[in-house]
Amino acid sequence: MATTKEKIVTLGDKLIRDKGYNAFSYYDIAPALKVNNAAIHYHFPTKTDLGEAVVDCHSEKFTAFTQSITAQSEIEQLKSFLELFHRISDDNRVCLVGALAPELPSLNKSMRQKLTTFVKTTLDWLTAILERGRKKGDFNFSGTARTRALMVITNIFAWVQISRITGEKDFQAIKTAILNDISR
Amino acid sequence: MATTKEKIVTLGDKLIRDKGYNAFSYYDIAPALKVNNAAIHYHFPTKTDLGEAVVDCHSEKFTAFTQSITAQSEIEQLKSFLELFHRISDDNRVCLVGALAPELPSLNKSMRQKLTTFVKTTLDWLTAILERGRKKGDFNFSGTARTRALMVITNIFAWVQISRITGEKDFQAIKTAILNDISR
DNA sequence: GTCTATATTCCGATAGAC
DNA sequence: GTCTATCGGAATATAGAC
Repeated sequence: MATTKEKIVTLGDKLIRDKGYNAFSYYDIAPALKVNNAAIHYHFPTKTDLGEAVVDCHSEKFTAFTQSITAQSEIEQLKSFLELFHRISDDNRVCLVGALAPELPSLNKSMRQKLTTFVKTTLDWLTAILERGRKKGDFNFSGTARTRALMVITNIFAWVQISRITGEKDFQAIKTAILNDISR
Repeated sequence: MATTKEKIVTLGDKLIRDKGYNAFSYYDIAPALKVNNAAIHYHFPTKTDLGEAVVDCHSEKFTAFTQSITAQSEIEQLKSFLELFHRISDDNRVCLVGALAPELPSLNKSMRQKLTTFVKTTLDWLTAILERGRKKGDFNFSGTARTRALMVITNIFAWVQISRITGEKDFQAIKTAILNDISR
């Protein structure tokens, strides 16, 4: 059973990834959770506090995610990572970084810092996966693993945003192309 | 000499791509252009009217851009296209679609429709460039031209967002990788 | 076409009772 | 920890003079 505080973070996350940080308000949360506006302020005194909690939540979930799949091969780990975005796209939302990056100058310093750490953690993890997979001969690509990690992540990252506009839902074609690009 | 109306659109565009549609207000524009808040409402009665004008402006500029480079080879046209995003990244902003997609549900129907048309126009143009270049033997990639256009556009599209967070400004590595991926 | 002044709505936030 | 009630500020928008 989730606590009210946890429910607020979960819903706040959904709202941010649905219409953005600046577009949602406490009045989107209160009726949905059947609590009062003031109750949300009890748990998160300022909107920024809630925003930071949402980013923290993603950091924790990502760590749990990567640890849960360490036994998989590099190819399987990459596929599992791509699946995360598949689910985001099915939800008709965008990823947290994609939601916040365009609003960056309107966010406070602490939120920006947490976001930066989260992005770096994600990129480092993906870079390491690609590097290890290449050493084993499972992946084959030119250039640095870092650049390739950026290529892969930008593909799925932007896909969820663009598919939202075009209405196109064929994630499979992108996934196949991504995997094909690193297995020449 | 630009009219006040044109200046408002230009600044509105910059503001949207700096901090998002919902984060900017008419009070960001009035002092900067040394006109009154009410003057902006004279030209654009509602904020949505301004938003639509910004999207229209991008559509017109994109058409002018593609027509200005029809004499170039497909490779050169692609490079010119990538340069557009290079400039956006140097400005520390994001592209219009990247700014609006995460806020989509908070935008009115007319703005969403204009945005959809703009995205489809861009994708169709890039798809055609890749298809023609492949027929001539200048490009070499597997899969459909459409999917490849999506791969290219997502690479630069998301790069400008991510580089904003990481502070990384090495656009060259991405450009090289993009061109390399379609010239095997 | 731009101004002053103001209406109105919404949102983030707080005080104080239970 | 949640409630009622409310403050204060910001943002969209309008009325009417120049």
